[in-house]
Amino acid sequence: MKEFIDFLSDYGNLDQQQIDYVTNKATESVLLKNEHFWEAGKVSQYVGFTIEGVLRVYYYNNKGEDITSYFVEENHLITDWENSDGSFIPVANLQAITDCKLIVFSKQDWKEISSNIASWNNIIQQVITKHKTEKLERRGSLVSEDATERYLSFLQKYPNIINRIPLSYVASYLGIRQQSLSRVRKSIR
Amino acid sequence: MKEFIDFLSDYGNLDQQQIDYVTNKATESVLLKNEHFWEAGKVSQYVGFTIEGVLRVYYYNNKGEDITSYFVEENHLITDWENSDGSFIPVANLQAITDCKLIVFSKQDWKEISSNIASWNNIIQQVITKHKTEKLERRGSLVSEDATERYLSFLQKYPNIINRIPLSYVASYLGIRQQSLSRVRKSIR
DNA sequence: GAGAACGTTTAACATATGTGAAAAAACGAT
DNA sequence: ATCGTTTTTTCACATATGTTAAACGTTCTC
Repeated sequence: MKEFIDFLSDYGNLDQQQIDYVTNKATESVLLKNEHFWEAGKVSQYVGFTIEGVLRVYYYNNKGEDITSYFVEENHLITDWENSDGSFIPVANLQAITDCKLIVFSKQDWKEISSNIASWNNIIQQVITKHKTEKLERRGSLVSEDATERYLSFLQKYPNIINRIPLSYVASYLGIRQQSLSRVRKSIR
Repeated sequence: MKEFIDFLSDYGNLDQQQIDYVTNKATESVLLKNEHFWEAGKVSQYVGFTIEGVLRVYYYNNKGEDITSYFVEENHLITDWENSDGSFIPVANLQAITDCKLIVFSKQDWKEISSNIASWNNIIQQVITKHKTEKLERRGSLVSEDATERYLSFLQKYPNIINRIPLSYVASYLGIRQQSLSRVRKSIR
């Protein structure tokens, strides 16, 4: 739990009583490789925080291809958020790529926390905004780069995961074929 | 001003006194084609809201190419926000593509508003989150699509601007050359 | 430790997009 | 209307990436 409390303290202050209260609602939990934290179209029942492991967000495009759109690393809040149409149903899947250790809250407990701690919504809002900003910065430049540049950007922006996840997911994230990624990697060595 | 007040009312309620107060701080202003609302590296002095016209966000990549990363349409709040490194200095430029009619607030007045209207920060935070969500949805899929698919996505996601802006900006936004965009458009007719 | 399943690389060829230059079309000012 | 400017299209050729198939490597399971 310490990881999560430390994480929150970057965004707002909680006193000891509040920390105990939040800690009490939290469950430490494991998500095994390939298991899903949530699936597209299904209302999600939990809010999570990653302590260990890597996850990916993916969806199926209109050709039925599995497209990875983000990676989720350690120390990251996992919560659904409002889509631009106002709904809260996830449009993509969230799946563990490696075995993961998570802190999990039921939606009900989460709501209870937010009604009992006045600053909670504000803190979480800040976290979400920051996560979105990071996503935009990571993904934004890819489209105007060629395959080599995309891979190098990836290495810079996700420096800690290249050796822990299958390259097929990386290729998909970069919008190129795995064979092209292989070519790029060869040319760089 | 009505446009802006209507826009805000989607995110929170303001009473007549608050509306009058905000209206008082606002200036209606014009930004001519090719003029900048802000430039990369320079702290911005204003917050704006678009009533008429189209703007673009662009930056120069490491080859010196001018890359358009977003278009800004009518009824859109224009404000700098915290970068993921905590700074507030814009990393990109914001330029009018057509003559624009804007509502403008000085940063100082904007701060005053936010300290006098309790719900203000929350409202603006919601607006920013929504704008970011839209950006992610618009930009997200491009990288895994080919040139034709990118152009068709663009037409869907920005249905109102294709006839008002140079195609060179569209091509840059899509991550393809203008000649390729021309090919795509020909093949679609 | 053998076999299966999974992940990665390589190759030959097909296709899409980039490049550079020029023509054509649209737009603006006089 | 006309000229000059900007924008868009077209073309021939170069290059990058996709496609299909196979080989190679690694990890997991029994």
